[in-house]
Amino acid sequence: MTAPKIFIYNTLTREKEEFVPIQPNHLGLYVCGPTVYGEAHLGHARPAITFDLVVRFFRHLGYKVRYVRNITDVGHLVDENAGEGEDRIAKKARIEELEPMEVVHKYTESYQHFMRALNVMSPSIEPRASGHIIEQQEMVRQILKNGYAYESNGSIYFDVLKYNQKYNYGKLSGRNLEDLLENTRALDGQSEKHNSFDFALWKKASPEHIMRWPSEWSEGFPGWHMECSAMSMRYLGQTFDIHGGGMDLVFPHHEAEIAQSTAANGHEAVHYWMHNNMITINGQKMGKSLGNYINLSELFSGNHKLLEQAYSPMTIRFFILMAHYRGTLDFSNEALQAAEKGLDRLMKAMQSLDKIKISEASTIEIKPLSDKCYQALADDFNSPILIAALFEAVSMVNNLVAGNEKITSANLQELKTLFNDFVLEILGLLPDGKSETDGNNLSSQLIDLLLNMRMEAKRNKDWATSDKIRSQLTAMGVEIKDTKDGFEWEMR
RNA sequence: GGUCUCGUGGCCGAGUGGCUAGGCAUCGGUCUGCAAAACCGGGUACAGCGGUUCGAAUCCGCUCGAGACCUCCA
Repeated sequence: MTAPKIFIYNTLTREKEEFVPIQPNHLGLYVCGPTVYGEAHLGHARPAITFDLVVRFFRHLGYKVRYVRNITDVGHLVDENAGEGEDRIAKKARIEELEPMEVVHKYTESYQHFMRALNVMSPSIEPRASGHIIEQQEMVRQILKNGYAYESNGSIYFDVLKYNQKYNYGKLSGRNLEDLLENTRALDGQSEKHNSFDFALWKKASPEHIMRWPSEWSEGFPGWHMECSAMSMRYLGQTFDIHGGGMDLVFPHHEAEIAQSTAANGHEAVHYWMHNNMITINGQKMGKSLGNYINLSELFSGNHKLLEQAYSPMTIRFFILMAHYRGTLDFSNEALQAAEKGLDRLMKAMQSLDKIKISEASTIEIKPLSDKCYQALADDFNSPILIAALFEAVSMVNNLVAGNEKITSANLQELKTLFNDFVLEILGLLPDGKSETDGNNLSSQLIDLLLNMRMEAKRNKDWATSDKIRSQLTAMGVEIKDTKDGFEWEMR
């Protein structure tokens, strides 16, 4: 397969653009990671899985990918305008009676644990804001030197007005300064900022603020947009291919990043901006600040008032991949259950591949289907289209097993490759460990024994006995499927 | 208030000018001692109104409805 042309929807231009890497066959990707002050929730899963798909697809196509996803472990103020507001990590530390760094450590590990459960590949580099204070300070210096920032009472602020004279502040989010001026409260007379839309590059720490580092301006901490600009530059260079994150970060976070990079380096850093949409619950965004979020641990255990049952990590993964990343995805038990069943059917078909008997000639073609799969992903990572194509393959497999279609050895190999590549490698769906039909342990041997006895009863037309075995095994959670010449079973 | 997005069959969710999306549910049939599984098939949707066009879910306008961002959030 020659590599297809990849088209990516670029938030900057609001158009799908052909992807042209800076270096052929290399991809530099930066994605905004979580602020680690709480349990990972369903919302965190979406960008992680979205960009996991991107990385997996590029790697499959032979790209060398450097994937940087940061951990934000420097607290941002709850209310920046209030100035003296408590930061989120410090607040959590106080509530849980922990050191801020204990909070950060705990939730970083938790996040990584849940991402592994979702089979999200670890990024190439997972840098922390607290470990890159020097890089951030250096970038602040550069911006100051270039005249796009000013000092005010020990803090450094980005001069948006000045920047906008030469560049365009608001180009990513489609805003202009006049609107911003009108729509921000003009009522903070003792603000250190020249204008309400200026943002902090370095913030002087109040006496009680715990996370603080020395600098020539003050003891303080970096402003909340600095880390991504500084760390992406450090690991991916002054320009790189793709920057991703949730749509809620477009403004102000990514807008500020563009301004910072441009002010420091004289040019923008990012070629393609990608943003995943939100997960909604009853049509409303699921978010920490709205208090309507569901933790991943709750999802996996079913322990939440909105959940009718537990959902496996792979069900969650499949659920997210069944929708295109740029659309909102509405949470409901019904939708999740549909995803669970669909995934089950997909995985069963994969297992059935080994049961297919080879023929001299094929009555089916694999190539068109395979092309469809590549085209789907090449068109802005359209995973729902890919999944639709994979269900065509499922139907193919089932028909082959049933003997309705025929396939040659070579074509069967193609079909197996298709499933392996797209289901396992690219979509990253793992066979669930739910059905332990390995036949090695005692209980599966006992089940086999009982079902063999049932077969015998059936041969003797002793329906009473055969149905009794079936109904009791079913009650124990063993699902029995009779086949032409025997039986299959699995644990429910 | 400003900027923007969206409204698809019972549910989820693709599609952007003419050609079956797909999944789940449901109904009918095949297979089966019965069932399950599997297979085959059915329903034929595009918020409303108007316009452009030979032709619109798809383009334009208006109306209604929902949501996002403008403060931290994935």
